[in-house]
Amino acid sequence: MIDLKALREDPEAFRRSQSARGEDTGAVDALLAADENRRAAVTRGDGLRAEQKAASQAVRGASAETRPALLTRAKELAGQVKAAEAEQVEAERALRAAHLGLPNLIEPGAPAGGEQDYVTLREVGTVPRLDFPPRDHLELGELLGAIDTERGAKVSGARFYFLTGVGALLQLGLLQLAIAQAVECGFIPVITPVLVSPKTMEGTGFLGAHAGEVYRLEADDLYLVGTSEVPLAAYRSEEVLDLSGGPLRYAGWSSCFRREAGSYGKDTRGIIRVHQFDKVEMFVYTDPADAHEEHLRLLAWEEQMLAKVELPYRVIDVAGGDLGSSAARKYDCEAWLPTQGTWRELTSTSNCTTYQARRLGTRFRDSQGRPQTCATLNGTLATTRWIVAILENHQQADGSVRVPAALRPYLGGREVLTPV
RNA sequence: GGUGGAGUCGCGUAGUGGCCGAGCGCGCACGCCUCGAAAGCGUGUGACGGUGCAAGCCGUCCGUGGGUUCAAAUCCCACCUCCACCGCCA
Repeated sequence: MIDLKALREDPEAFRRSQSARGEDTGAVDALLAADENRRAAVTRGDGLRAEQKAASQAVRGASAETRPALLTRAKELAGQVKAAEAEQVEAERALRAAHLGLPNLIEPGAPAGGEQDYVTLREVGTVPRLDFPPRDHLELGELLGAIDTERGAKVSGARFYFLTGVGALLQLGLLQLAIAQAVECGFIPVITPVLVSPKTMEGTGFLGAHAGEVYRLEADDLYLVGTSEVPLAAYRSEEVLDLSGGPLRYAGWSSCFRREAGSYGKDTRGIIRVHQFDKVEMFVYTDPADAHEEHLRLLAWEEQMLAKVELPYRVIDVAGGDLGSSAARKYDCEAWLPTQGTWRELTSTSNCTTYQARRLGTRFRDSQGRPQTCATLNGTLATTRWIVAILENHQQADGSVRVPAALRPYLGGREVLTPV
């Protein structure tokens, strides 16, 4: 939810933001109207309630003669209060609906436009020039005894897989490397629940645009999370945080579950797009004044991880129309995939400013000791998908794969993975 | 899964329809006292919304949501959470 006070002060900024997202600016005016309407309803209700309170007190102290008349008056007011409260509830419901409908205010500087309108900020590392026909990650994974999608399909269906042998070690090593880096940088490592209540899923906003992506367990009324951002955002909801020592940083390790509805026929080969994968996610609560700087720090930490596994990548500044409703700005790091001749997303970091925290009621005490809504940010530190890029970029002519130095300790010191 | 108990202002508690406009203790803040401190004494102590330049004023909040009543922390209904015991179990 956006800051209503900011909206009242500068509605034009929100209209510009809507345009940059390619969305309807009418939503801004609808929200303003709903806000105005609610304030009027509250003022009416407050007045009536005060009157009714006084009338009730009068009944109590009344003599036998005056009592019946006062009682009648009190009953009358009670009826009016009831009606006013019904109006107020309706006005608040309408405001909330409009409030939830308006996406976050885009950060100045973010590119306008849709999915194709991203701006490439930089390319880092060298795209490997292979003097042999490259094998794709699945072929390599099968040669190495690392990835088994056939049996994944047999056991669970399409888009499931087994990571075996060096594949399992590769994932565990990668994620441990990520956790180690995060801890070194002051993050609190967290293993989160992957099943969450409807309230949590709803509160974090993942039942909005992402609703079709989410697995639901009917019998127990629980949802499987698509990212640990969900439990980590809900983790400190309805709390007033102490941020006097700086941002509160969590690194969540969890399996992630996605239905991938509507992506039939897209990335069906291998483990680029799967129903279940593992991820280490950075999640930060901070003072909104510091959010922009923190966002750049998250991006830097992502790049640091990419450097450790020696992958060539580019950083893109995602355009407004491709942001998702809670992000004010988003940077993706995309690694080069030789067999696809294209860049594929490995990390994504979003600055949600106060949008997500306002909805979840997460606040902090400012320097005056007053509670204020904090800002939240998130960013990917490593995922199963990274294995795809690692295998493809570090492959050699004979089907072996060079292990980046940072991962060697997790693979028994091996410098090269060789076909089994 | 079953049975019983409990959820009150940061913490601990009091409170069984109007004197609760939520008391007391602890903690915390400020002041007095003191060379300084402790102790003691005094004052204050939350969140959200509305209104106001502001001091302030008004309203809401006793796990959550409904209901009864002129009036609800208190009565009724549903739900949630926690604790204990029993059963089952990685």
